[in-house]
Amino acid sequence: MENGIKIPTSRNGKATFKLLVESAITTFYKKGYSNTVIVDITKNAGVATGTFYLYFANKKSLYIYLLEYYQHEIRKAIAEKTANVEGFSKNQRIGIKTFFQYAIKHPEAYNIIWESLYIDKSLFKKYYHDFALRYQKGLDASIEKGEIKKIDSDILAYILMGISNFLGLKLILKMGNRNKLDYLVDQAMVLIDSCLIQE
Amino acid sequence: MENGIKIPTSRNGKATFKLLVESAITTFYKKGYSNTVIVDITKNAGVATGTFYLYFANKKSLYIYLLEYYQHEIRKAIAEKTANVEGFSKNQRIGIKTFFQYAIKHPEAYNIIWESLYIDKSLFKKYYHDFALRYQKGLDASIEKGEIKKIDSDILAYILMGISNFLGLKLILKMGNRNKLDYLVDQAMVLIDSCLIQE
DNA sequence: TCAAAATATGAATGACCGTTCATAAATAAA
DNA sequence: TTTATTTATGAACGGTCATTCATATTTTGA
Repeated sequence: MENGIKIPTSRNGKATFKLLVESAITTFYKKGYSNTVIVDITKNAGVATGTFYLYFANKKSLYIYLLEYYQHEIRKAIAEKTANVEGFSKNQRIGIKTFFQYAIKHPEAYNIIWESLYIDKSLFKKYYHDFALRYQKGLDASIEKGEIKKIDSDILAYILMGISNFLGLKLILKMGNRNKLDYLVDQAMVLIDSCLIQE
Repeated sequence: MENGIKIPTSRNGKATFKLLVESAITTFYKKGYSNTVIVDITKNAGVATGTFYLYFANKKSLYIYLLEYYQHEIRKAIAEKTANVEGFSKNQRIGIKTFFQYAIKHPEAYNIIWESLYIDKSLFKKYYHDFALRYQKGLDASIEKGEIKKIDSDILAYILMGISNFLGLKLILKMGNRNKLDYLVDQAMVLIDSCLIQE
């Protein structure tokens, strides 16, 4: 409510809410946030225009809802897959691979997340700052254990995010050659291991 | 003309053209491409609305002009600074440092370049694909000379672009701690050298 | 069973904006 | 000097879109 979102209580309301969210995801992906108009979302969802305002104060509220949704989903996917994995290298490998898999399955996620830079720069900063802090925690633990060399983990977090994000982009936009998921993961890990692993 | 741009011939025309371009840069940076309307650009440039259409077919033509302008400027800056530098490591260091310096001096460049993803995805692909191809050439030469290890230079180009871009972003958006230019360059080079240099 | 709350509709309002165009001033060419 | 070209103006047109609201239906809870 204060955040511009009204969560429905009834079964029908929940179904309509979900239709609107899913419609927004596909429309934002196809036309971009700015070129998407409210009727695009409602028409595609099969509801009347006014219904939109039952659940969302405006387009930006819905956008922020989506951004938080993807943040949560991506973290969950990586956390689940790496939960029982031991060691820095294997952890990184599974983490990066999961990130790539998520990007391939949800290519709209990239668009929606990066678009925050143009909707509200503070949302972009917050998204990657939060991600970096979590990454950093894991890195510090690995440094503590002596698994990897002692390197500024703040900077290292951004370096690793940069690698994953640009390779992920190359993968889903098919830029350059050799865009096989496993091959990209292997190549990235060869590099990461060779500069970080403490022998 | 065919590209939606009419280059003026007279001194006055050239001055007006420049005013419009500079106004567009600051307005796009402040409000984003989509939220910028033509009168924002003309008013800020101090000319009448119709004057815009003397030089640009529409907003997108002007945007593409800016994107090509920055592409050219950034390449030129890096090419000039690395022209007489010998060896992979020093070359990388100067290249990355020049990129950071450019980003600090022209923080609007990031916004304008990345926004292409939402204006016309093919522009974004082309921008980074071209950049990657140039990077790759240099990397292949270094591999040939035996300066660095034999690694897929297509992938390595995207990895290095990812590192520069995310650290550059951290730098200009002041995310995390320790955002001193030289410190970031040093840290990035410690990593890059340690995984690539052929001893 | 019945009043209150939640959900749904879509026409109407009012604001905004891209683009055109008739007109005119300045500059260049002859 | 005279004519053609370039440059400049800003009101006006036509279209789009966010948001509201009167009305109606469905669901919930007592």
